[in-house]
Amino acid sequence: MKQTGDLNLVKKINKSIVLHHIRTDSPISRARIAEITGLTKATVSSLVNELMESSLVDEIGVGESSGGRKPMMLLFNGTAGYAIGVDLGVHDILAVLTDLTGKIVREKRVMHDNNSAEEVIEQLKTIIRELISSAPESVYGIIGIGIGVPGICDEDGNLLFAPNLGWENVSLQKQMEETFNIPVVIDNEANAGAVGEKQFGAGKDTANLVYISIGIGIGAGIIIKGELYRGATGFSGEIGHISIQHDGPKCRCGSLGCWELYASEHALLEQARREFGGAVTLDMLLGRAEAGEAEVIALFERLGYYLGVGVVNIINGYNPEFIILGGRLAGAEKWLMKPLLQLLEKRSLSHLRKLPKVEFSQLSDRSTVLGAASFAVAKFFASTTVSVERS
Amino acid sequence: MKQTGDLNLVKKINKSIVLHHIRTDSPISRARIAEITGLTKATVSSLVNELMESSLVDEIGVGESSGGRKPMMLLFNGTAGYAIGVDLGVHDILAVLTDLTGKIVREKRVMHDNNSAEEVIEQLKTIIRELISSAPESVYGIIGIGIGVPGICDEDGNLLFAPNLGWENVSLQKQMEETFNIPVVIDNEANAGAVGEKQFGAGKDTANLVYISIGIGIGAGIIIKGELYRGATGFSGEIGHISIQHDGPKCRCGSLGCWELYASEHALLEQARREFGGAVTLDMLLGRAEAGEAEVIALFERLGYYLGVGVVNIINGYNPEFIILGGRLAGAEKWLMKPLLQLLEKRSLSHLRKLPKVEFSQLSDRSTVLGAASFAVAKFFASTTVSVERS
DNA sequence: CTAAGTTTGTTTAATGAATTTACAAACTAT
DNA sequence: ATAGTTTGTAAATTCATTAAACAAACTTAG
Repeated sequence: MKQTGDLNLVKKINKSIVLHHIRTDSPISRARIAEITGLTKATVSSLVNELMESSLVDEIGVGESSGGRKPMMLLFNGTAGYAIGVDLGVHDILAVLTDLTGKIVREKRVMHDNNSAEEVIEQLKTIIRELISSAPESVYGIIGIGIGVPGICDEDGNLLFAPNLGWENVSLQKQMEETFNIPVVIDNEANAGAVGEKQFGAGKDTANLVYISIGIGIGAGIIIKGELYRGATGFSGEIGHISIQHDGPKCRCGSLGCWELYASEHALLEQARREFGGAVTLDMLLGRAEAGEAEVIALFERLGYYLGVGVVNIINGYNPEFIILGGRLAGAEKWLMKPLLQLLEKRSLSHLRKLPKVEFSQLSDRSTVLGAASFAVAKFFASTTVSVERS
Repeated sequence: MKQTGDLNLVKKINKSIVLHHIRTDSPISRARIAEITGLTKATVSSLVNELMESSLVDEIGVGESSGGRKPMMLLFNGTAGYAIGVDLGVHDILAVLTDLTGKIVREKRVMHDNNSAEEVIEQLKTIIRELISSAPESVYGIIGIGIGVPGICDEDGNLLFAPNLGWENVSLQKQMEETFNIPVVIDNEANAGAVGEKQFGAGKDTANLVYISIGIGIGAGIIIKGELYRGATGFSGEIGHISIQHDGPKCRCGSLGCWELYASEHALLEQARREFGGAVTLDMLLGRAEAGEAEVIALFERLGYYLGVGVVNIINGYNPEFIILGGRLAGAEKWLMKPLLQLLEKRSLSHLRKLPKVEFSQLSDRSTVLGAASFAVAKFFASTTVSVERS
């Protein structure tokens, strides 16, 4: 049941620590690693040599002396393998090929009309096959696939429920692993987005952040002490169903007055339809707002207000340092930000704690793919240099 | 920064695992421990002997044979030391002396009128002194003090903000450690209550639970995968400030329509005052409800409804298996339970997941003291047999 | 330019916790 | 009584880290 301790475990821990420093602080010397980790120079030397044998680390040449022998600088070899990250959206699929550092080397997007799960999964497999065949030669090849999905997943990579896709109980991980024969990770798109922002976006220097994905529904990924926080079972995607009005309109989830009914793309379009009539799309509304139509701008500003209401709840419930807003609606930043910030300022106990930073994503629509790819990379490293569970 | 691996770490991990099994599955033999942990019999033998030398484990005599030599059964020695657990309430202090298994051996309660923090802390010290001097002789003596407080704490045991006490920035841990010269742990009373319920109450067999403390305010302690979940910084005590009506009345926290304004003891008393006039106390209302006064019962039922609204939010936000309601208002279970359950049934996506169990605490008002004492015990064991941080 | 001191990284021996193997003691079953 | 099982200990082995010593490479002061 529990992980017992032995010499093997010790080595895995230390190897993982050494690799971590080479990944994040490179270029770095053996001596410096020994200094910051507290391991002896001999131990670091031995572990680094093993990492070099497995092609994960390279010597890049000597560095500047600090008064003695020049250090040999080490670099993480990001091109020892490649990962695939996928954002499985409601209307499209965005997939990228990244190296082990998360750098995007190929990118593909296709639309899908979501006739059936089978068809979409076929499209998904096709796009992944194309990326795999376009990957550069490398020691480890394609080390894994990460997929962010708009719904709730379990720990075995089953997509339990994706209301906006209309899918239920799809064994996505299993299907993909059988097809490609490499490790596959499935997670909620907001969780993936949060990790993407933490690793590559605005959240790089923040240990506690919440990523809110405002799309057709609302989802949130929560990073606490640098790690993705998952509720008991696939928490995320549910935060949209925190009620902001206990006697409000009925939601399909059974509850009343859910946040999602006020602050999602779906809510926006519904409202626009009611007010203006006819067919409405987000792109249309963005265009009309851009053209200066006051009624449309007012619509976005109301959305900003409702976004703020939920954000205040999240601040009170999770106390993050940083809130990053992403997803399709992030494109409306221009009109959403002001009412949102106004509400935050008005409704928070400012003398007690400083207000968290609130920003829109810098990664445009790539938070999720990057996070998904980094799931795959993390799984790959976990299989070589394993981290310890608590005892 | 990070915990590196060495032989010492290995031993601590394994010793901690062995002790854990003796604590939870005793009486148990060395051979059985080896079997379930995967450690060799020799290793287990050696670790058990060390644990016996440190008086934490006893041999209790031979057990039943399973076809060979009879096993020597081991027992955790719960009386090797004693811990103190305190529930620092708004109007009273409840303190207990427990053994290392959490069994209460002494209990004391005093009222306080909260004139000043200094006075209350003096009372607190007096009651602890009395418990200490009444403790039985033991190998380790008093191993620590755990205190649950109605407010937000930081990691250094400072009570940052306790609105209902009117305290701010009290260095409680430091003061107590200087006075008693033993380790002291401070945490929110709802966190302590959650741990108490998990270890000794209704939550023993549940890995994911939320304990909601309904008192003058509302707090919640969240256990995920068997462990207390803390937000970025002292999350708990804040859950009462999740808004259930985005345009509701103003709360002292700055936000509008906070849950606490609808579902706390304070809210109940306010409402009763508005409806009946004059001075009102909870005990009075309980008495009148017990006597069958319809208007008072209706008041409690409304409170039950509002409790349910927040509980649905918690279910949507954390997806727990089990919700335990405790705190002072738990005494009104009789009238709260029905409207609460009705609301839950109506407002949850039942076809998708099974509704979590919802129960009132079985520990009456001892959840917090027991949890607080178990914090102290946990700290004691962490200092001898340490658990590993992730790498 | 030389000598002294510093820094880097490797080598060698020691440490110690777990494992492997062997074994004695205690017990059951036939 | 004999064979087989289970429990727990003992001795030898393994292996990753540490500690200490050292060689190589470099800087700096005079």
